[in-house]
Amino acid sequence: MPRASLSAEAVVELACCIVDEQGAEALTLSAVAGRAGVATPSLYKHVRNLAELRDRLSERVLTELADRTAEAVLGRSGDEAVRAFLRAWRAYVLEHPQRYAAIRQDPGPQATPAGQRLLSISAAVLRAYGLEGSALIHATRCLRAAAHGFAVLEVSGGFAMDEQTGDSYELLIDMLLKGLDRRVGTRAAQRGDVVTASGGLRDDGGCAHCRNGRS
Amino acid sequence: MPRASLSAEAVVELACCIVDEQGAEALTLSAVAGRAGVATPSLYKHVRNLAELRDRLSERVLTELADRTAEAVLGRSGDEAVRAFLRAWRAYVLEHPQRYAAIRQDPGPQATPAGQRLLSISAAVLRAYGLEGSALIHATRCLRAAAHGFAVLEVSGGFAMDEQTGDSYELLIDMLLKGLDRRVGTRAAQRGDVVTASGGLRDDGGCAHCRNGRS
DNA sequence: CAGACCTGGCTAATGCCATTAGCTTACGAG
DNA sequence: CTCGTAAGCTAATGGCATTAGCCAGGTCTG
Repeated sequence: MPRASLSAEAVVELACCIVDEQGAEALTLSAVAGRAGVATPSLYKHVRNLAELRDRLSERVLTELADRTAEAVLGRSGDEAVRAFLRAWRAYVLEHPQRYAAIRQDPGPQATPAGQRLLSISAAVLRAYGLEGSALIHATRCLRAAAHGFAVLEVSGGFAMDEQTGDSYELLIDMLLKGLDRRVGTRAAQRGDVVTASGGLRDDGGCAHCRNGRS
Repeated sequence: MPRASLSAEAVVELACCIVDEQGAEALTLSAVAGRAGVATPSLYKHVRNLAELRDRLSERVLTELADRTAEAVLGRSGDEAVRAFLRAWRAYVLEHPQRYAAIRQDPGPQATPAGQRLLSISAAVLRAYGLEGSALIHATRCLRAAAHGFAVLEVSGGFAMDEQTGDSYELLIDMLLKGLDRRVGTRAAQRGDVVTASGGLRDDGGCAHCRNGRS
């Protein structure tokens, strides 16, 4: 394999930088090529087209988010795990707002491996509450909707900058926690049921209740 | 004013149809012109450019959403108002998924009149809970984040189609309601404190605590 | 060590789209 | 009837994605 100065990974990396600096709108093959010091058509040797580049970038960002949240919930359970999960989500978004905004919604983010992993982490975090079947699915969706909705609004300037958005987020977290069944959660947490190191449910590596890979 | 076969409103209307049928990506001046039976440059007599067209379309969609939610909460208060507000939000989104997805996030949706109105409606809905100052702002943000986040995920296929998303949404609503201070809410609701006809707070027409027009 | 081969890069070309400039004409006011 | 203006048109420019086909440098084989 000759002259491997560029690769698919490198292209995605450059794309990521562009998005971070200039926003998702600015992600163009020309821009990537320029930054790579290469002619635009050369990129087609590494990615099929712009759409695929966007998808790969999405996947990368989702992976980073999954990593961050997984790390945050390690060794925690119950309310503390939920708090850590949601806080880590927001922290990542605040660190890389443009990157987060560049996540593709079209193919359903949950159809990808990273999306699945994020889903597993949510499910694992909710483990201590003794939720099963559709109850677990519903609760997972609530967590995701809240985290994602807040992230989108905060990143897109939907909130005023001068009011404490952190406090708003804490309130949102509290609301979600109040809505989860605390009695069961406490009991489970007390018997030492913590999140596993993989960040996922130990036995199936994914959400067993997802009929088509999403939830 | 001669030959007024087209107008800014008509252009936005056509844009709206295109978005509904083919998604936000397909919104192009060429497409609008084609549908209007007119040459592309002619559109510049009615809209400044594509960006402005998108902004106008956003505003229109936000207005529709505000109308729908305002109508839904009329005459209700407390938990019932919150439920109606959130259900109306989702109902609108499900009726016009592409349209909702086309809302521009860039200029901060809340910087516009329609965004302000939607904000006022949220605030009015929370009125019965006796929230004031930043507490009201925080609660408003939670409602918006939850509604928007769920909407985005549902519309973008983030949820599996075959599991009851409606039930998930009801759970989310219940969580939010549990998180709002029920004691105050009940008391206020009992003294007949309902949302005003305009859908907004009667005395200021907007969120009095918004320092720069957002919250 | 020499040549084949494959891979990653290049140039040229096409086509779509947004946007600008400047011309033309229908319509309504006077 | 005339004139001004608004609304439409054609032509032209430039950015971008994408495809086709050419070229060279490394690698591997004989």
